[in-house]
Amino acid sequence: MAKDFVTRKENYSEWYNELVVRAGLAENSAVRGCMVIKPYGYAIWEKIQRALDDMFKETGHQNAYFPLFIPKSYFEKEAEHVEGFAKECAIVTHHRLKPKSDGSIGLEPDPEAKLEEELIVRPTSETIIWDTYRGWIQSYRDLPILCNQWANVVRWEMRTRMFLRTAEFLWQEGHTAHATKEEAIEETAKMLNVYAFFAENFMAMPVLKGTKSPNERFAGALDTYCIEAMMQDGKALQAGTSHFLGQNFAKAFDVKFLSKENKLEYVWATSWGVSTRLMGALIMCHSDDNGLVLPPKLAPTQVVIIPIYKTQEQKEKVNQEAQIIMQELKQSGISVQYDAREEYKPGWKFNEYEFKGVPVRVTIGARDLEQGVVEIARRDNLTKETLPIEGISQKIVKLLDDIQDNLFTKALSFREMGTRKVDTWEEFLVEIEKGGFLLCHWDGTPETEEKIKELSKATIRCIPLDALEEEGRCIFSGKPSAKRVVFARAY
RNA sequence: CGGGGUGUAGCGUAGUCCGGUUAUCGCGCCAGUUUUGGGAACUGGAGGUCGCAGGUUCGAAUCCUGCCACCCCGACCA
Repeated sequence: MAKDFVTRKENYSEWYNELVVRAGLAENSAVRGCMVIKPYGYAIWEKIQRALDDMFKETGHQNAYFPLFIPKSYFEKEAEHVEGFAKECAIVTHHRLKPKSDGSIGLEPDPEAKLEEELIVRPTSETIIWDTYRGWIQSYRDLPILCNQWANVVRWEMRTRMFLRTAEFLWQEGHTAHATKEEAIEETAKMLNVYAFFAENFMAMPVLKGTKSPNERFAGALDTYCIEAMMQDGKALQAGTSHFLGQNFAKAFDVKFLSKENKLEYVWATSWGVSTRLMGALIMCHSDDNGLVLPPKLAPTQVVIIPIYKTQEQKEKVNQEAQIIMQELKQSGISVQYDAREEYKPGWKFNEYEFKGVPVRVTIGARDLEQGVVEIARRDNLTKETLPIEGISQKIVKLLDDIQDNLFTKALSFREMGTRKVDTWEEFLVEIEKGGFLLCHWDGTPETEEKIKELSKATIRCIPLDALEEEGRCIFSGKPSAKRVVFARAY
């Protein structure tokens, strides 16, 4: 175990906080609720961005950028949307500071510079985007519009945790406009699938695809689709959402188009997003009591090479061999780092890279070279083996794939073990304490979900898209239900 | 916004009840020597408005008053 590092079992949330800081991912900033994402953490985010952005382009989307500030009046136009976000908005009221009027040291807003209309720092961009789209759309020929933006947003949260919930966070938000309801729904589903594919194939994190219950739906959406993952403490984490917005925003912002039949109709909308919260998901899905564990596809450094030598002559030989292996790996598209620093001992480096979650470590020692071998250690299961240098780069390429697969398999079996059917309320109250996902019948009413939340702190994470039709009775009310939904405590 | 807690070096802390030399210890940092196959050892060194502002006192990290910040627990949430 890493030195002075709390275990998951001892205190899961402390383990998480410590890990984020000690692995160099992020730290708290001077501003309450806001974090500094450090270079190592940001490098992971950049890999996430790159992979997703490629997929967005692949599915026909283009990036654009909309303003950080939203006029308050825009915000007021969609009733449910206001209702959902008003409580957590940062507001800009002035555009100038002046020395304090009482003569004391410091600055205060200049009353002369009060804004005519106050500006909201975007908590999400639907309103300004739909106000803009109105000008872009006249006929069906202007549709669909498939835009995405990478941006920061602000939601003034009461309680924050690094990556999982911060007052400011980074994300992407896709906003699309369509001529028909069917096409918009298809887009919503398509992007949900992109998210699910990314989560499973890049993050090695299995996710459930489903829709949200009315209580958990995005403010202003007709339907919210989501991917839900299970963390190692058994809690659920919403990792991405895709919303079918119907014509709500088109109506609020008067966005109409002339159809082929020459009829004026409201445009159909979707929006979808994932945020730096994915970083939290990634951390909590795979990491262990020795620190971070990263899937090879998102690790900034996939392979680290550590030299061991005593004499100057040995050092040169080891360096030489390391350069060759490094070149081979680079040619195979592997990101590799050679840590030849002399101020740290090899043992220290082993622990350091282990804590940072580097998937594969190659140790090249003077003794190894005499036998033409190197030591390969994998982070996911902490095993080591000694392999011939001959053909080592191909072996490592293969090993990285194995690690990626193993992480997914491990996470999947963890989730499966933590998922069970529950049919009575008594059993529910006992089982929910143990964590994990509970598959239960629900009568479909917000009142029942609300009551269950109040009594157990569990919510409906999603109504799985692939839920089987099955006659049953609601776990709480006993009323008839046609399928099981997923209950869990959530982040 | 309620309830609880904490502010002493980059980090973690002792000292605070009961005021009194130069504010303790560990990690980290700097220099040097020996080391290097799982977090090296020794020697020397640098680093402090004791959260802020007042007050009591010959004397305040310590006592009093006010303020500020942060953390934890609840209500809200991607």
